[in-house]
Order: sequence, then structure tokens, then C-alpha cells
Amino acid sequence: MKSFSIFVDLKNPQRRRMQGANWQKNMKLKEFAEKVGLSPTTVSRALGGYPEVREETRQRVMQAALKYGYLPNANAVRLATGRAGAIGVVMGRSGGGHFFSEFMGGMATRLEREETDILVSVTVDNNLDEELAIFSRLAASGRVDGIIVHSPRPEDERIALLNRLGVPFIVHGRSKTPFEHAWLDIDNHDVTYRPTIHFLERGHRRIALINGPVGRTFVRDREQGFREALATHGITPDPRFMMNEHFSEETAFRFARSLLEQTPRPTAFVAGAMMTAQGVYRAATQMGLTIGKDVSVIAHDDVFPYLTPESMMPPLSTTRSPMRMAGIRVTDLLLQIIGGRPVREVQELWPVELILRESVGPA
Amino acid sequence: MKSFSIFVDLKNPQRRRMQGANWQKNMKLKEFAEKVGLSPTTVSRALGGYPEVREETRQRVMQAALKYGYLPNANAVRLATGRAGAIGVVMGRSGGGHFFSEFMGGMATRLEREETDILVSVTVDNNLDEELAIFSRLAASGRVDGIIVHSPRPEDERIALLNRLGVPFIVHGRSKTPFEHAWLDIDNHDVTYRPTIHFLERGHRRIALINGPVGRTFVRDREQGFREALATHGITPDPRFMMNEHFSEETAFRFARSLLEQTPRPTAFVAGAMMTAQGVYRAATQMGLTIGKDVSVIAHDDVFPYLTPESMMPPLSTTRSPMRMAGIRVTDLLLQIIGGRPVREVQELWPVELILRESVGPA
DNA sequence: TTGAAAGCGTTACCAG
DNA sequence: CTGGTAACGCTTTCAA
Repeated sequence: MKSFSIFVDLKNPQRRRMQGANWQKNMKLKEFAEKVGLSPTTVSRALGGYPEVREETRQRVMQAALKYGYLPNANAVRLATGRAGAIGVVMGRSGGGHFFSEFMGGMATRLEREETDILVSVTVDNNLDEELAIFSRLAASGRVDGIIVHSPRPEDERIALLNRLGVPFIVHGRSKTPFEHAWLDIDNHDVTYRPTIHFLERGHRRIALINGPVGRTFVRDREQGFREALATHGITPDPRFMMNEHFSEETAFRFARSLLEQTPRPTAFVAGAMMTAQGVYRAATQMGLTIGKDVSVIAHDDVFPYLTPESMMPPLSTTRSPMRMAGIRVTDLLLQIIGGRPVREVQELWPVELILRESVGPA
Repeated sequence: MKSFSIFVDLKNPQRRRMQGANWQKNMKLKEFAEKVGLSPTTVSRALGGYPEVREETRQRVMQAALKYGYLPNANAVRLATGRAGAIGVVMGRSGGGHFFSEFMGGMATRLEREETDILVSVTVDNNLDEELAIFSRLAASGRVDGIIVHSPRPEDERIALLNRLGVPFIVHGRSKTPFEHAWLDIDNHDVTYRPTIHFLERGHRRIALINGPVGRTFVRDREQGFREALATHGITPDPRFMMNEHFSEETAFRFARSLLEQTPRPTAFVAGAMMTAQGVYRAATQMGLTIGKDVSVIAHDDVFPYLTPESMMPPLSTTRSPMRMAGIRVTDLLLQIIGGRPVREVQELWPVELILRESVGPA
């Protein structure tokens, strides 16, 4: 493992002494307890909902807390309990933009009744040292009780680091690191395998793949699924029919158009995301080709509220797996791990459902 | 102001006593100081970068920290200093999905060299009590040093609450609350006014508006800009030509199609977001109408990496204002406010630039 | 320039 | 069931 500075914060050694918050802080427990006429201990227990206080007492305390607007200081609680009351999630600066908010919506849904915050960190892409420093800081400084790692690489140093630090974490996606760890992933192999097989069965032979940036496990898995599907029919994929880029409407459009201009052109596209499917639609339409007839498309859909495959023209066939659901479940599992559940038990592979709509036709 | 429960967390009074983290925690300051052969005091000062320690000593301490992997416990620091080292941002559960990640990317960019975390809270839409409780909890419990409020309403109780609590905050958007507060907003009036004026000058008279959900200030401002622009030509807008929905491709498509089926149909659309412009494009294309000729479109663009107006067919005219920039600046301003800058000085209205591309033609 | 000791605001242990 | 007291791990006077 490479060495790196943990002190991302301390690059600038000369610092002025900062004053604490200058706004009116909350009432303290001691002060509040006096008003209620009980000891801080009892008040703390009453508010904490512990069984050893009389129900009547608890009611009185709760009422008073509401009345005076008392709320325990989170940082004191954290220090005293050793719990951070937060889980960290790390997003890449550029990658994952549009689905990230769906995932986080899921996280929030799961945490709604929990007294746990979401702490978001953003890594600078392609700077491993800094990325590792962020994870270090997050874990070792006690800011979070657990961490969610996105879009892992097959050999992911972040996972090795977290494993070494001993902080509870779960990987959204998969890697091949030898360290035992918790993960949840959709079946990215099937995300391409099943659409490709379907295309093959309908007679397609020239099938293109729009894939994500090289390096991530899910990209590798999807390529492998694609290759394996083609292999069942003795086809070796043409490298020019495979794209590796960040998912965007425009790159997909360019790629699709350049392919559709060729002779012979591909008759089917496996698209990695909704946006890229839109790009293919646009390219085909522009060239006077009809989706579902001249060109077939199946895309993976993370399910967004603002862009639904059913409403596309024609309705887009998809492998569907709501990112929001993943956010809920990943969070749930992480909480279990924090609670002590062995990570070896926490490994979930979610199947994807292939939903056929009108964007697919015979070759 | 309505009353509400601060104790969102305590709905369930009977709770088990939870144990603290069960993973190996970091080395403590005391322990680390012993290894270095200095007092905790000096070590703390050295790591904190304060001027009173000898440079040589500091170097020695820094080296040792790296070597032993020592990192101060964040919660102890927070308690001791009174600073939370985090700023909170609140997103609506459904709203703001796709642009939220851009905004947060901007926040992260600004905070990169700061030792400040981003704490994300998610509110349940249309439940004011719970929403206020979330803000209360965030502010009064000392979890954050400041808060960012999104998509305010003209009379926004959240602002009143934060104002009352005294926590530093900044509003991304505007409201009409009488409380003096910091805000940054784009000129939403111009977001519709300028496109509409442009349409009028090119001879358009039947202009449709795709607007956001009623209740938010930006929606009101945009409607007003639209109305004012039309008024300059003595036009009273047809209510059927105005849509108020969450921005999505599909709703915009439906709306546009239903209007384009009418006689006479609108010749121009002012769209509130990129996604809705796509919906209009699709509707027009489906009906055999040509964008930029039969139907003109100008949309507001928050600037996403995965969907660019230049690459649309034809290139889309936009009012442009990068959400990422807003994220950077809002965060920057909030830090200033936390640092003591008077809020009356912190009020920024950003102009939008109208960028004409080929989606606009004469009526 | 360094160190001892007193907080910071809670919770948790142990008596009563 | 309730209360005193010692942590929790660090920063910050105040002395030296």
C-alpha cells in the first residue's frame, strides 16, 4: 500500500486560533435539569428513552424539553457514547452525478427514523492518495460509524484501507480484493448478458455495447457478460462496437452515429444508462432509422423520477434496478454491520429484470 | 409559528442501551504524546498549527503522527472547540434530484481545503412539522455550524425558524420573509422574461410556459417574468399555456403534445429545465414539427455533464446558470457568515445569460 | 516554548 | 427509580 498523508487538513501549518460559534447556543442539560427539578442523570435517561425511569417522570421531562426547546448537544453525546451518529458516503467528483441523488434519497428514507446523519465526502477523481486520505480521515477521526463505498475497482485500495482501519463499511458494487467485506451489487453481468442473448435470439448479430469508463468492476462485469453472450453464438465482439466512456447523452450519440454510418451497421445496442439510450435514439432518428425496427435498443435503468423508459418513443426496453432501493438496502445493511453483524453474511447480489418494450425488434 | 416536536428521534420511547463502536479506535492524544515524548498540550498545538511551538518540534510531531497514524478524535475536538466542522444542506425527498448532485459537487469543491464536512438531511415533502423538526435538530444540537436552505417559498417558515434559532444560514433562492437573511439566487424573473421577450421580438405571440410546482418562489418569479414580458406586447397569457409540475421529460412531453395538437398551436416554449425541453423536442418531432422552425424552444440550463444543450438536435437555446457554481459560492458565503460577516451584506442576485442556438426561429 | 489542570456537555457506572 | 461522580478525548487558560 502506498503511503499518503492523513493530514489533508494540515497542509497549511500556520493557522489562526479560531473562536467557537458566536451564535446563541442551546440550553445545557444541567440548566434544563434544574428547571425540571431532577438530576441531569435522570433527565438524560428520560430523554434517551431508557426503561429505568418512571413513565410519569419521562412524560414530565419530555413536556419540559418541548417547552424549553432543550436538545442535547450532539457532540457531547458523541464523545460520551463513542457513537458518531452518522454514516459516510463517498462520491466521485464527476462520476455518478445523476444517480447519486437517487441513492441518497434511499439512504435518507432508511435513516428517517434513525438518529443518524448522512455525511457526504467527495473525492477528486484520479488522485488515489487524496482519496485514501479522505477515507482515513472519515474513519479514523470518528466522524462516522460506518462508510459506504461506491463504484469499486477490481483491486480497490480503498477497501484494503478500510479493512485495515477496521471501520464498518459496505461496498456498493464488487471488487476482487482478498479482504472479506460486505457488499451489495446488482448483477452487472446480466445487465448485458440478458439483453445480448435476447438480441441474439431475435436474430441480431451486429450488437454494440455502450459501457462505462474502464477501471470499475461493474464495467468489467458488463463487458464480460456481453462477451459471454456473444460467445454462445460463436461471435467475437468487434472492439469498434464497444464504447467506454462516462455515461452521457452526447458521447452515446456520437458513438451511435459513427457506428450507424458504417456498412454494415449494428442492428442492436446494449446501453449502459438511460442517458446513453437517449443518445442512441437521437442518432438513429437523425439518420432516418426507426428504433425497434432498424435499430434495437436495451438499456439499463437506475429508475429516475424525471425520465422514464415507458414514456420514450418508442418505449425503451430496460434492465431495471432502482438505485433508490439500493440506497435503502445498502444503508440498512451497513447499520446491521455497525450493530455487529458479521460481514461475511452481508453479501447481496441483486438480479436485474429485463423488461421488454417496443425498442426491440427482430434483426 | 406552529408548534412541533423537536424530538423526531424519540417517537419510540422504549429503547435499548446501545454499546459504543465495537471496532478498534484510534490512538488517543495522551498515548500519542507519550510516544513523541511531549505533553498532550504541545502535541495538540503542533498538530493544530499554532505559532507558539518551535518549528522543529512541530516537524517531529507531524512525522510521528504520520508514522503512528494518529488523528484527533473529531467529536472531542468539536466538544472542546464548540465548532461542529460541518455544514448542513437540506434537500427535499423528491424535488431537486438531478441538480442536487451538481450543487453538492460545488459545495465539495469549495470545502476541499477546509476541514468541514457536508451533512445532508432529507425532508419529507409536504410535511412542514417534520421539516421544521429536522432543521431544529440540525441547528440546535450543534451538529452543524451553518445551514443551506434550498427552494424557499415566499413565506418560508424554515427561514423564520432558523432566524429564531440564530444559527448561521443562507438561502439558495429567495423568499419574502421579513427576517433579514443571507441569500443567493439566480434571476428567475429573467429566466422567463428574456426568452419571452426574445420570442416576442421574433414575432411569436402564442408562447407556452413550462414551470415548476406551485409554491416555490422561483416558480412565482418565473411566472411573473413571463407575464411581464407578454404584457409589454399587451398579451394576457392563456392559463392553458402554462404548466406547473415537477420537471420531468414526460410531463413536459404530454403538455407540449396536448398544446401542439390544438389549433392554433403555440409557436414557442419557455422550458424550465433541460429535461422539459427534451420533452418538447420529442412531442414536436413526433408530430412532424421541426424545432427552430415550427416550434421554438428556450430552456433554463443548470448545466449537467451528461446533457448539454449544444449537442441537442437542433442545439437548444438556453438561459444558463451552472448549479455547480452556485454550490461553490453559496458555500463560500455561508463560511463567511459563520466567520461573522453580517448577513445583510450577503445577498447576491446572479444574472442569467441567454444563449441563442438553433432551437429558435421566427414565428 | 512547554506543561498542568480545568473545562466542553453528555452518558454510564455504582450507590442508595 | 433516582442521583453523584467519573469518564469521553481534546483544547485552552494560566503558570512556569
